[in-house]
Amino acid sequence: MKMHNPPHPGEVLKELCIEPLNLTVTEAAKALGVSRKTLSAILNGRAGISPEMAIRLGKAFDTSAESWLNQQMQYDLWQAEQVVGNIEVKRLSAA
Amino acid sequence: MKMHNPPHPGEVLKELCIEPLNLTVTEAAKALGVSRKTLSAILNGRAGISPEMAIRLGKAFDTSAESWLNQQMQYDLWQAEQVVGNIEVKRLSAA
DNA sequence: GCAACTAGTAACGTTATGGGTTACATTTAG
DNA sequence: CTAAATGTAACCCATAACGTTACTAGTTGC
Repeated sequence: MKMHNPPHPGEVLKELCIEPLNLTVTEAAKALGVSRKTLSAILNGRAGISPEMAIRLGKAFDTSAESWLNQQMQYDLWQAEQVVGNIEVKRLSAA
Repeated sequence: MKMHNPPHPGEVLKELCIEPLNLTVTEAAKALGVSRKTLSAILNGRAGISPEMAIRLGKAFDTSAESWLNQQMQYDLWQAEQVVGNIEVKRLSAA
């Protein structure tokens, strides 16, 4: 049922990109062209990765923007399901 | 280089779900548990598909919420690239 | 003609979120 | 001690999803 809590993309960013390269948050933020606050918020799970941010990450770390947005999507979806997973919706498929 | 303009998920919703079942916007909105305005905005490309909406669509049409969010992601990413695709970002990958 | 249904949308409000700057407290390196 | 780095609070701005109400148009049936 794929019920595992997806990690926040910020964690992944930190562990797979920032730390391995020994980058400081300040440096990375400058390189990415965003404020230190913005990057910090992402790294600490207090903000999501926007499409624009995904593009920046893709360019900076030579990865695909999609991969970042995909992680964010998985995370957002899981969060939404925790909150609103029980809503009642009428089945329209088998009309 | 995959440079095609992704369709707005609302178009797909309309063509693949609403129209084939001969559903009115009013009916579908009621079944989904959202306002007519909200559905209308999505169908006409003036609003995106939120995680919550993706869950509703998944339940109503017996599809995966991921597929809807994925389409939205592709669309958002393409839009963002059109606007902010030329930003300069320092390469941090080959540190 | 007229009533009923449908659809788009403008106007208004609420809540959430990304992003920016400034400033403060804390920790760590020299 | 001093300087750098980090987290974060306070404040501002813009965008966006969602809701209700209400107006404007089409369409359909009587």
